[in-house]
Amino acid sequence: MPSRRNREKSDAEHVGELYQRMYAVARRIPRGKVVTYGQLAELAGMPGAARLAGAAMRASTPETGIPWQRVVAKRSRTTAKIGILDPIGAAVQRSLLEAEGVRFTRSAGISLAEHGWLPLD
DNA sequence: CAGGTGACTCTTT
DNA sequence: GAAAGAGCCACCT
Repeated sequence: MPSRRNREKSDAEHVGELYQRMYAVARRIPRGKVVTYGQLAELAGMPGAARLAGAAMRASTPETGIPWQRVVAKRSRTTAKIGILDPIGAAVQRSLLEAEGVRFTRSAGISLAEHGWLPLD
């Protein structure tokens, strides 16, 4: 039997438990709201692991049903932006967000005051 | 075990 | 505000 040395990243059933915790939090983000990668990591109990949050969202697949588009990059104290580098993927994320009511500023920013999610909601 | 990587973020120029 | 540097953390080879 082949051992699972070659983990299929696309196999959402077998991603690490840490990623699963990220996903668990992400699933609670309401429509029209967003959280930053750092915030997601913190809420998942991994403060400082913002980059991992990014990796987790990237590793998510359509089958997992995770609202990955609601996780964005913090760019200042009051605004966030799409974190995806690939222009096409970034456009997709923006479309998904706009479809659920997220408003973008002239410079493609997202007001955290308006759309930032506080788990208290 | 070691070194490279990135959908991050904060501080300093 | 943009650009550059430096931490950051777990994953992948």
